[in-house]
Amino acid sequence: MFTLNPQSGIPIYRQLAEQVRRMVAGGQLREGDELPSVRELALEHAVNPMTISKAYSLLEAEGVLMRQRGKPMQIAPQKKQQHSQQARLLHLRPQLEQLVLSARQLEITDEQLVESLRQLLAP
Amino acid sequence: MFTLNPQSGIPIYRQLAEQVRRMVAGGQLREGDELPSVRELALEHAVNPMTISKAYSLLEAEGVLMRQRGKPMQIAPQKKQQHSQQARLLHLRPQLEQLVLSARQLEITDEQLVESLRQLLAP
Amino acid sequence: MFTLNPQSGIPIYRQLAEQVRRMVAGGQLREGDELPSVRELALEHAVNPMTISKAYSLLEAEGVLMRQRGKPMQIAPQKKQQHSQQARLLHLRPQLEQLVLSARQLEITDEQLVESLRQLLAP
Amino acid sequence: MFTLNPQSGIPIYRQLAEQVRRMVAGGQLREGDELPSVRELALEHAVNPMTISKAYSLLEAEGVLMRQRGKPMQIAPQKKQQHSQQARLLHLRPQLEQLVLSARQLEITDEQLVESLRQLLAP
DNA sequence: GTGGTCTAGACCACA
DNA sequence: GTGGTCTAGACCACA
Repeated sequence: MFTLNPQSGIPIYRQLAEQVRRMVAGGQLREGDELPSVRELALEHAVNPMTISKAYSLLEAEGVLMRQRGKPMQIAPQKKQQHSQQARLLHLRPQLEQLVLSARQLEITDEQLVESLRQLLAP
Repeated sequence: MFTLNPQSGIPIYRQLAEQVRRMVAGGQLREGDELPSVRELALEHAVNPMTISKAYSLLEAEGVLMRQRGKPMQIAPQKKQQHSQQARLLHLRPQLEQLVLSARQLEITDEQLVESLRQLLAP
Repeated sequence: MFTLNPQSGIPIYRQLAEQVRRMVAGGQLREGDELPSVRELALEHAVNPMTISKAYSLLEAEGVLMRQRGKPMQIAPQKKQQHSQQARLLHLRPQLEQLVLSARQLEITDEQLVESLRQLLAP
Repeated sequence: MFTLNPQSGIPIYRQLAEQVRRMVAGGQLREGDELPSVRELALEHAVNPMTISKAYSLLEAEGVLMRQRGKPMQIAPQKKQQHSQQARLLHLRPQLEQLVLSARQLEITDEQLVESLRQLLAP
């Protein structure tokens, strides 16, 4: 369900939080949907439970998640327009910009870049 | 010359190191080229000199940079094939994969993704 | 456990790193053994934690130490032949050569030199 | 005449100064003897003249060298007892102690250590 | 001018 | 508890 990479330099709790945000924005996670328990996720990704817990707390503070005593974390009701295509594309912007910067530093042409993306999507 | 983002979660010295690596792989920085001095970069990016220094040391340990006493850091001679297009595209892979993952979590279609990239590149 | 001398002109972090290397080569530190924490060593030698940390990072980059999040630094598995007597004597060579050079500049005879070493070792 | 090693971590000017001190203590350099010029030494060891100059100034401040306008640096008159065997052996002490420490960290036995020294002296 | 070392101290990520 | 990152600032070695 989630992809966590301890090598990337980005704190794990941030990676997790960002992925939840994206799946909410994308509509894959909707109001009322339940998330895996802290322990479950921790086990699955061989990570300390406190790390998962920190991500959940962060998302709760942001209003993305709701906590109910004794129940799994749930997706909170989202503000309107959250799921509009525009909103979702906006989410992707920083990564796209970062990608373009990288490509230019690598002297990869725009065509090559688009082509590489295409190939990765292909199969 | 470099783009450093203190918010990104990735340590600044790692961001800098990665960008130097890319510009070397891309051929924008070549053997013998001198990098800005530690102090210069530190001032420019409002960052502590030691942070820059740490990136330089890392790159020296990797063999990307050479140090000559009292002189600015220089690009070291690179191994062959370093600049081949394949090598450069390989550099971009992790970011591309990360982008695709994000897009899928956002339920952005492949066409929309390619289209977004196109628009960003456009003019 | 370690002897650090701030006056010697050799950077403290390098002194520490070299002593760890030696104790690994000598077999006093073995795969899996844990090193004192950064803070502990820093306190003990009245030195800044970052100085210790720098030595540890250097040794990790060399493959002498392993890092596990939240845990003390551990000795990494060493390449074979690392502990052979020959390997260990090789480690000592530069110091022996330096000693002989010094003795000759001091016009100390070879017999006197060996005798001095003997006396220091005696009891 | 001198052996300078830029890799050793010990500042070059300190290495040079220490070697002059030893040759004075050992009697190879005596009152009135002239040292090579700053330029000469700098050229010979591919080192910046200021580095040599710094060593000479240090030794002058210590009273080991004398400077006379327009003349090469000379060895200054030394205090008595400077050349006694005891004084010369005392000079060697720190290095001997350092060597023994290293040997013990390498788990090299006392016999092996003495034997290694012997072999190095042999030819 | 260049980079290197070290300190004192704050705050972070993770177990 | 562990190590990592970063800052502000002093001083050193060398060109």
